This record gives sequence, C-alpha cells and structure tokens, in this order.
Amino acid sequence: MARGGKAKNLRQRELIRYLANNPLLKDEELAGLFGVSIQTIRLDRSELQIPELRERMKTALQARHPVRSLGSDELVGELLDIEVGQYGVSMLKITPEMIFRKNLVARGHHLFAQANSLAVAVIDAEVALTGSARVLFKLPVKAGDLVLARAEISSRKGHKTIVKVVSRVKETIVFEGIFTVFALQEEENQ
Amino acid sequence: MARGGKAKNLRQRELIRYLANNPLLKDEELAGLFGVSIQTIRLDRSELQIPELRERMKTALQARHPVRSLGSDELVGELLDIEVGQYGVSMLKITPEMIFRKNLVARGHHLFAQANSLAVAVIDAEVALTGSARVLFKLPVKAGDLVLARAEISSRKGHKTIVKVVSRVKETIVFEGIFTVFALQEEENQ
DNA sequence: GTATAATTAGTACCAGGTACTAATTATTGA
DNA sequence: TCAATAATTAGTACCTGGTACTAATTATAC
Repeated sequence: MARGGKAKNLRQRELIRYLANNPLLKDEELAGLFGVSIQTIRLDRSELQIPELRERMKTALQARHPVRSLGSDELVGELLDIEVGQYGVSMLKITPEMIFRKNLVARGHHLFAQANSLAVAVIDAEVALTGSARVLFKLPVKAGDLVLARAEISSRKGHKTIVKVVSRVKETIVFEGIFTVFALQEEENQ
Repeated sequence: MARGGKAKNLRQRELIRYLANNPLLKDEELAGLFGVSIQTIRLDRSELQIPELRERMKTALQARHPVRSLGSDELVGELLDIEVGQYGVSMLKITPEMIFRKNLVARGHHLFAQANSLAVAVIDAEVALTGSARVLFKLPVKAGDLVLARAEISSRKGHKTIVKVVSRVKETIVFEGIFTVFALQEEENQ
C-alpha cells in the first residue's frame, strides 16, 4: 500500500469507531482484528492522536463523574472522601509547575485553592460561595508532596457555614484555614 | 505496631473509602498519603482483596456500561460498533477453555453464541428472541484467534427480522449464519 | 525481654505501552 | 518497467504500575 492509502484510511476510520465504543481494546487485539502488526496500530493511533489504553480508561472514567460526583464543580485536587454537610477529604499532588524556582516551595495559592474548593464542596447546597477566610501557611510544601486536606463544617446558621480546613503532608500540618461560606440555593444536587 | 494493629485497622478502613470514591489512586500516592511505604499499601490491598489500579479502572468502566450500552443483555464477546436497526460488530477472543484438547479447534457453539447474541442485539426492540437460524462453520478457529462478527439486518417484516452474520479471523471467513429474530416488545430502550 | 505483629527493603518478572531507528514491502506515476 | 515514495514491519531501550516472593528490621503487647 502506498500513496493513496485507501486501506489505511478505512482501517483508521474503523479504529476510531471501535475505540469510541470500547476504550478497553489493546493494540495487540486491534492488530489481530485488522490483520496488521502492532506497530501499524501504534502509528495509526499516533496519527489520529488517540492515547494509549490507560489514558483512554482514565478519561472515560472522568467523563463519568460529571462534576466530580457532587454539586460543586472544579475541585482543586482529587476528592478522596466526602460526606456532604459534614466533612470532605482531598489530595493535591504538588507538581514542579506549582513551585517557586528560587526556593522550591509551592506557591500558597495552590494550597488555598485546594482548601477553598473543598470547603465549598462540603456545603450541602446547589451553589455556594466563599465569603471570607482566614488562612495560615504553617510549613513550606515541596514538589512531589502529597497534600491531604480535610475540611470539616464547624457551624451553620442559615445560609452561612463555617468550615475549618487542615492540610497535611504525611501527618505534619502545612496549612490551616477557616472559611465562611454562603449557600446561595438550597436543596440537593443530582 | 504489633498485635493490636489499631493504626493498621484505621488505615485500611480509610483506604477502602478512598478507593471507593476514587479508583484512580496509585499505591505510591496512597503510601504518601498515609505516610507508609508502598509495600505496606500493597499488603493492605492484598489483605483487603482490593485489586490493582488497572483492574479497578476496568471494573469501574464495566459498571458504567449497564447492559453493554444497549437493550439486549448478555452479549457474548465485546461490542465494537453498532447501529441499532442496521448492523453490529463484536469481537470474541478465543481462549484455551473454548477449544477441544484433541484437535485444538474452538467448539462451534461459541461462534454461534457470539453471532446469535449480536443478531439479537441489533434488533431495535426491548426484547428479541431467535426463532430460527441456519449456520455454516467454514474454517476451524484456534485458541488466541480474534473472531470479528458482523451482523447486518437484511429484511424486516413486522416482528420478524432476518439478520445475516459473518464472522472472520483476519479477513478470512470462519462462520456464516442467517438468523430469524422475533421482536417481542417494540419501542426504544432506556 | 522476648515472641509476634507490622512494616520496610530488595529482587526478578510482567503487561502495555512510548520513542526511536532501520529495514522491508507495496503502490504508482512517469 | 523502474525508481520514488508511502506504508508497514522489526527491533531496541526505556517507562509505569504493578505481582510475587524472600529477607531484614522495627514496634508492641504481654
């Protein structure tokens, strides 16, 4: 096969459909299916910008959690545990982009963002906004660190909720914050 | 830590909750999160019978496709492509359990099952049953082979639909069948 | 203070890839 | 018909996130 590439074109179109319906297909299986070598399938995927099996699984799973499985959208970090109206736990992996090159310490706003978005997430309301916050950066955080934030509702009066957040890196506290969050619309999300 | 294992117990309970909410967590991340070694996490998982990341992703994805994304349940093989009311494509990987030990050839009923379930799947009805079939096993199939079945509706009269199925292993036809399928209840699924 | 539980360390191995280089096999236009 | 080019195949080194195993080390309860 050469310049035209009719067989190639057909195979690639089928490849797209197959993977759209079933992201779990391995290159080896696809190769067997089309009667070509595994390398050909990899060339196809690379031309079509189709990622590898594990990435496909990941994104297929993300699509599932529509907005991280709760009403609050755009949570900074990964949600590990939550009991809406009570507490929540999230993890943030510090990447090199998050740190100052000078002293290799993570910029504070990342820790704040994690804590703040978690504080909003635990509120049992359709929409919630942070009214105010008092935060404390207790220890520097480095690249590669895993920051575990735990938010707990400490009091609630009408639309106004006080949420305390404590963030740790391996048991040592690196951040603390008290957030005052206002619920805009009550009711469950679904 | 020894005989009691209180820290261990707590960690394992949290581990379960974390992974239930987020199957994408790696052992390394969990280790960092709990401040223990990666081996400890692996011991935990093994004690708790929690499978590895890739398996967790797979099963999380399967749970998503409730009944293979279409009305017919229990499809034999993996669905690759379908246009309900027109055609469908499925893949069946021949495993050693499917073959005769004597001649190493796949038992015919596996090919039949794949074709039949696919034929039923392409019918645009809530419930469909095969009325009759004429099948032809053209060439033997061996372990490791990937059987690609393509079903196409060739005619339809009321509740009665004729579906032609052709199964191939790498372009060579190994099975052909004509299925007469009856729709029991009309209407879309979902 | 010792037996036992819990944890950590280290090794060999595996699947399913990436990324790259090089060789081989069509295909086709002139 | 043959040379240029497209398409495919082969092979290597390397990576991640594991399994499965053995052995050493550390903590704790009694």
